[in-house]
Amino acid sequence: MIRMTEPSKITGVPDHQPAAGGIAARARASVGPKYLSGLNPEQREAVETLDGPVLVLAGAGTGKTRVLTTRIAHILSQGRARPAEILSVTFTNKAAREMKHRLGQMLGHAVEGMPWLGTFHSIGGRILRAHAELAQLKSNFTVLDTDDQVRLLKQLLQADNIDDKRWPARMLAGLIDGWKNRGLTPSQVPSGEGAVFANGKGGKLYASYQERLKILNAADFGDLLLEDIRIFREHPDVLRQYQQRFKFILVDEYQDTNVAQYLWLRLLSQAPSSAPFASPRARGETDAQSAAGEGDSPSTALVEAAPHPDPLSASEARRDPVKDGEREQKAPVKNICCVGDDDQSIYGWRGAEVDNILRFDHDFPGAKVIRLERNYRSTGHILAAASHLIAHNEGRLGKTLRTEDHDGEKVTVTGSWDSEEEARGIGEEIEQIQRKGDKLNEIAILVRASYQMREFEDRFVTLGLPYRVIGGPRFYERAEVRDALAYLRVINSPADDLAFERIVNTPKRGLGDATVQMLHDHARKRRIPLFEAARAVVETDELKPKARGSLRDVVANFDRWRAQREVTAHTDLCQIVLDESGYTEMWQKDRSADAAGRLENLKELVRSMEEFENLQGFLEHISLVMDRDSGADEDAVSLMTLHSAKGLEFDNVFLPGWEEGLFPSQRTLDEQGRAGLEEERRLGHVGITRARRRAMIYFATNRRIHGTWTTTIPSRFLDELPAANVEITESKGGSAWGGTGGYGASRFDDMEAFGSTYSTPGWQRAQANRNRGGGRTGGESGGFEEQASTFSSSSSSGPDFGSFASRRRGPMTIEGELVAKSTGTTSEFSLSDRVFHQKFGYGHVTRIDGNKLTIHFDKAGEKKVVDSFVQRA
DNA sequence: CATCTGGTTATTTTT
DNA sequence: TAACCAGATG
Repeated sequence: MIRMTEPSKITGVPDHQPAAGGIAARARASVGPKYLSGLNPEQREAVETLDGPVLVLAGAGTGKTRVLTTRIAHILSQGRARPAEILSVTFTNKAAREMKHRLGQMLGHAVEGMPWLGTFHSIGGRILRAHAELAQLKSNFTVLDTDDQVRLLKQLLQADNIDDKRWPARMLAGLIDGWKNRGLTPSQVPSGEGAVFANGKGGKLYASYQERLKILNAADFGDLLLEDIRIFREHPDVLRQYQQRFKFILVDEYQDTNVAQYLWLRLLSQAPSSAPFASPRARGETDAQSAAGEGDSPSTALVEAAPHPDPLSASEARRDPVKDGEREQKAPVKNICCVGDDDQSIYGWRGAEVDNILRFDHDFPGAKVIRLERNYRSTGHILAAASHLIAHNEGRLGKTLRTEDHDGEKVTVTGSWDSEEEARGIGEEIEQIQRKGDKLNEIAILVRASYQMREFEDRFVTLGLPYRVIGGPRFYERAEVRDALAYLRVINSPADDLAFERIVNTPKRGLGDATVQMLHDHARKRRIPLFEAARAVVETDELKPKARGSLRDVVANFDRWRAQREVTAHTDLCQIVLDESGYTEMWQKDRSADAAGRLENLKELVRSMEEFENLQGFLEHISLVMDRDSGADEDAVSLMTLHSAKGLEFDNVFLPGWEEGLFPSQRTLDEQGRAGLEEERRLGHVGITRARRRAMIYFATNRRIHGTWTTTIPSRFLDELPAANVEITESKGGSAWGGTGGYGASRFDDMEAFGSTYSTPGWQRAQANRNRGGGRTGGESGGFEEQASTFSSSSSSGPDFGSFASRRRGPMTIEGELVAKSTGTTSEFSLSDRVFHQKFGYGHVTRIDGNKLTIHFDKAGEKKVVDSFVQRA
């Protein structure tokens, strides 16, 4: 029940209710709300501590989302705020959806009354639309994604005669993104940093990029927050309006926030009664270095008073003058609750500031820090292994995860000769799990880099094992979706030059670079959008008849579609546009492997439009909320990167590729040094803690990198695992198709050949195990967690190689979409049959071996495939 | 204007 | 190795 009590008494400064208040609240709570029952004491405290800033350090699997949603339910049922007075932000749409869903379940009714529950960007965008004119935009501005961004920058570089080979637009986009992440407008970029691009032109380009955005009536993702911040600073009245509205603020995954998000939150979380916020400081030239070293005294004092002596991120944080300046503002803060886990901060490379969470109690004075350390997910061994690994990090707040679950199985570490054997071994292990009756949905393979996936995909295709790739290109990033959207954008806003340019010649209509260049000249001369330029040019004879005719058709088409817009439902309009423009036809005629999928995506796009009122509404939200919840209905193994595994859990988790250079990634080590190493370690921690029952780590001695076989050494992280909770197993899958009889012939034998050159503890451990708990190879790094001799060697019973054909085959999915359904029929193929495979395209059968076909694909070459995955072409 | 070819370059990803 | 892009060619 939501009572609409006037929550007048809480608008003030933090008042941590002493015992009496707490008990009263508890007494009230124990009567009605059943949502509080079942919470452990820490969770309950996190839910019930409503006043003042609260940081909830929620370790993996400790019920973070539950606390967040219960807290909202609690606020509502206590009558402390109405739904529209609660701001709760997440990073991903998925997380936002999940919260809405669970809140709906908890409150027993839909959560339509929570208008301010969403991602940073969608809420930032919403605020920006409401005050667009203060940012020189119209409220119907377009949100540009990375692709548009880069194309726009490319144009700017060309206009400035900058060699975009030496200074790629992508790089500039990255820089600008970084600046925006740090809350820096063009004038605030430290001059030294702006100069690194194109011999000093970086800063200027950023400025002209922003100008172009205004002309195009567009904003990029960064602007959705940065422009808010600027508006808040320049218009205290606007800021106060939001400060007054939001009685409570909740933030999910706080460890992932960047500086801009921090500033945004900080501004909104100040009590509205506080003095108007300082107008933008004239600190344009303040340099990072000066702030770090000899900045103004408050800043320095603040830095030195930092509660956690964190050598890693300290320098990072201090280099940012705006941030430090902001941190000085110690205005009263209202009720903000941030939930996060510093041990799961894995997006530093994307601008996330671990420091935000490490310094929370400093930024929000009087903050209450609550640790959730009881893990409800994993077994004892898994938790111990993960905890032990992460304990090697220095820059952390420190938590001790505990579980009341039994120890379960030890985490296994398996060495393989090469990555192919690794894939085979994992494939066999999966089949064994499957035979035991476990669901494939409860199995995940988590890799460090996406190129590792290929080997598994190939293996699963041959085995006929259904799998699903999670992550990868987002739906709205796909070329066909973006093309379709571009058509709609041009209809909606004729001034959208980027969209127009994208589709003038898609499908091919003989309007190439020359024509487009001409239109550009025209447009610039007359200061009109490209579309209008096209309309004008068609009337002249500047173009060759062929191009002129095509262009005239394009203009006429758009005019017609715009007219139809008034009388046609937007979904129908989209279908009409796709058909009449020849776009659908273009893909229908395309014979490549993914054409069918693209057409499917277009259908999906039209379907997804139904959720919106009209074209305008659809376009406003599409770039912000368009993601696809991977249809997880089918039982399939999940294949994804460690990064995209965050927040998920599985009974069985495979962690292949634990080798130096790959994991931890050499590049991260080179670029970020020790901070990078710690982030990689957190990644390992995230990986292990995804497992409920079994975590299985693998490393290979040889791996193909950029096409060449490279010998690798086991990851240092292996050495950081606690011996008592880990078991080294022998590699399985030493043979597969060949069926050499000797299954599991350990290839550690082969490793010995390389042995003498390696002395890392991890390798030593592997060696030690191989020698049956015996002799430890001496090495310079010995003594580092060296307990190898306590390891037990196990030889689990071997996989049954004979059961191939009896293996059940299910539908296979790629990127969450169904790739192929088992035909169910006894499809018989003959030699040289022309066939089609969803992943490999067209080809012909060259060999038949039961239900296993060898097919020579036109593009992909020779592959072995199970017959149900191909169809007659 | 479209297609072909060779040179280049290789994380992690959300919005 | 393979995928992508820019410039040269047809």
